[in-house]
Amino acid sequence: MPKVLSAAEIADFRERLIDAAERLFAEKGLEAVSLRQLAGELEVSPMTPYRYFKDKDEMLAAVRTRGFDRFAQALEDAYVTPGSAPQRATAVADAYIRFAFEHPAAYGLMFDLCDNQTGYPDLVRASERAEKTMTAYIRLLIDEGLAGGDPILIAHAFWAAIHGLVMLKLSGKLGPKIDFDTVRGVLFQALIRGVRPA
Amino acid sequence: MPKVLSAAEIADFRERLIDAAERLFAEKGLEAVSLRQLAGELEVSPMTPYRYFKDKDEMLAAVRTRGFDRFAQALEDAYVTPGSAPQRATAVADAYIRFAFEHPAAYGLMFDLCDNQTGYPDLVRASERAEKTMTAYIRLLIDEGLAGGDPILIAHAFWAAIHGLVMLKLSGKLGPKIDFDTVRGVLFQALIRGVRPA
DNA sequence: GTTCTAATTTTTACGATGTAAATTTATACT
DNA sequence: AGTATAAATTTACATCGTAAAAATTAGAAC
Repeated sequence: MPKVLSAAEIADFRERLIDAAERLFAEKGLEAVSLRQLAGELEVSPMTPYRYFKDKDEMLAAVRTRGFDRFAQALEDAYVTPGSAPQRATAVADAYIRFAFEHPAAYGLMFDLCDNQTGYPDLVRASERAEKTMTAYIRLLIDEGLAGGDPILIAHAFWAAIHGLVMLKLSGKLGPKIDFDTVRGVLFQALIRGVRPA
Repeated sequence: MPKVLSAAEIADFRERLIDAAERLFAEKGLEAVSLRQLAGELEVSPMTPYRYFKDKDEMLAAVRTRGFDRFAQALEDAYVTPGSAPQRATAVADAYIRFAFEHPAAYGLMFDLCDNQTGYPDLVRASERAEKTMTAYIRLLIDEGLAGGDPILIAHAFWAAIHGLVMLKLSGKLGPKIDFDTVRGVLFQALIRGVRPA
């Protein structure tokens, strides 16, 4: 009987390929990454990746999944920061923005259009994991009496605001005249004021 | 001496090619559109477009430019709607969102990452035209005493919020459980309250 | 009206990509 | 050792962006 790849070997190869993909994405952008190049990075023949990923879409889904898990971890680490509710909420929002700017390629991959995340349950799990903390930190504010309303709705409102601001910055739409942190201050100030119970 | 293309002929060909590109983008997505296919749509040989566009990037810039001009027109039409300042501001925001959902491909092309808009002055002009109305409708609110602060900063805060919400919806991140208009209501309510002078 | 000339268009060509199919290689069991 | 067969590689094909060569064509000059 022939050699059979163990689950560990398969997982290991996939990890190494995703490593290379992350590296190439960060360096040269999404467009510049091909399965053939990734095979080259692993010093393996061009078609070998197809034994470990059904197609490019599945490989991209794996990269996105890892991105979401890293992102979720960053948010969770910020969430358990000791301090008051507003301090912890600020820490989570800061972590969100810091992640986006430290890993713009990963953030873009995770949140750009062209989704196709249906059919990749692990991607869905990772993405929901990240959303969980984004709702939890809003609940802190509500529990403290600093916000009133449906935590899920408010969380999505905050998410939209942060996401939009980050995307505008990442796509260069803010220009050089508009300071990110200043807009951010105005936006958050308004949202926090606007969400306070009457 | 040989035939020489008139400016009108060049403009006409470019228009027709951009028409086809818009149509194909809307139908089959960004990935599925190639200069060769567009040539096919115009019943012309595959390389002919290169006489009218330096390369694919320049063609994409032209499509984005038209998108921004249409978008700006939609905002301007809403802006001149008769009514109170809040009514007109609402009309502009509505027009923004309606455009994004009626032309998701165009919106994505305009606002997704992968910009390269440097070097395409007409694109910059069209994009600035759209931004102008987005600031103007905020000024209406300020003049009415409904908002206080720097109009440019506030406009960018509103822009980020709308853009983020639209992008979350377009990329399927809101899921089926979260109603767009409900989140939108919460977000706008909070922003408008939060931006009111003390 | 024929011929010439240069702009326009088409054809051809090259490297790269995603991926399917055929082929080769290597290993575990008899 | 020999063989079945999973894994890996090689080959192949359609498509892409685009450069270069070849063919076409429309007006100027005669």
